[in-house]
Amino acid sequence: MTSYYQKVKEAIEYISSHKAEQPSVEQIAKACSVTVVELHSLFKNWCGLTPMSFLQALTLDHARDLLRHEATILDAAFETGLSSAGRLHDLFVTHEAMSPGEYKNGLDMAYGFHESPFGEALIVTTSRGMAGLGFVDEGNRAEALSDMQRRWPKARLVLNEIQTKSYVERIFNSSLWQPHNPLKVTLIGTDFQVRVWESLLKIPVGQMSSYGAIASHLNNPKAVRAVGGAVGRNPISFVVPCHRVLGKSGALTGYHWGLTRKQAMIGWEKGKVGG
DNA sequence: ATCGGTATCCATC
DNA sequence: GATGGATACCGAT
Repeated sequence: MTSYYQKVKEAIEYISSHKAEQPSVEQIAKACSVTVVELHSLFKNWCGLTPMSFLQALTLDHARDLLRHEATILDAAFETGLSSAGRLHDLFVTHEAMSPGEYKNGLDMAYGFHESPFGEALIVTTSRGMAGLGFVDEGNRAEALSDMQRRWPKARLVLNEIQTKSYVERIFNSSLWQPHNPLKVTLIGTDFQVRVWESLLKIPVGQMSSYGAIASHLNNPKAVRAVGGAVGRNPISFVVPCHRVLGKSGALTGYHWGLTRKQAMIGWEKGKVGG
């Protein structure tokens, strides 16, 4: 499940830059210099979908479909009693918030790099749980690391891949998503940011929400753009599923680690949820 | 379907 | 009190 991402990325990039021409599987395969059979098995192995149904997960139509009942999504999650310590996520995340004041003296954090279905991942943990998950692009680990350091300037980051390794498998292997032994996460941010990130944890896998719906959910329907800002500053990619937030039209709008990766996550999850 | 301009308004610094 | 968006909307192509 690891090194497939390079080819997947190529395919997604080809699809998005040629979407006007509705490319066929043959064309996509050719553009990625693989055979149709190879492309097929690549996608099957990576996310469980055929290239065609993966492609379908990336269309505006599909996004709009999922957004149709977005208003109920967050509230439904709330009603099922997921509001506090219980299941907040498909990954069974429990979280703890830490305000900027609480880490003013800095915090010891461990970091490590590990393969993931979306390229090489950077994991950052504290003794109280995982605090960050980012991605390496073009093999530039230093940049990925300083992106994290910039978020918590006073944190003392120490390489410790033994500590971070255990997280990776659990996070990206959906068959290990079990309620016992939940994944512990530390949300470090302002009060508003933490409330936004908590809302993100309520969006079920394979579902989508929009900036507006989250603002309304927080009883602050006009804070749409403020929500956008907070979503964009989410330090724990994938686990806090900011990739499930789209514009009201279904457009992707943005992603800190690149729109291609956002598309990859959406398609991958469609495979996991059985689309 | 896309593109560009603009109204709006909240959290941050 | 200034700033700046991972917005939303509208009108033109």
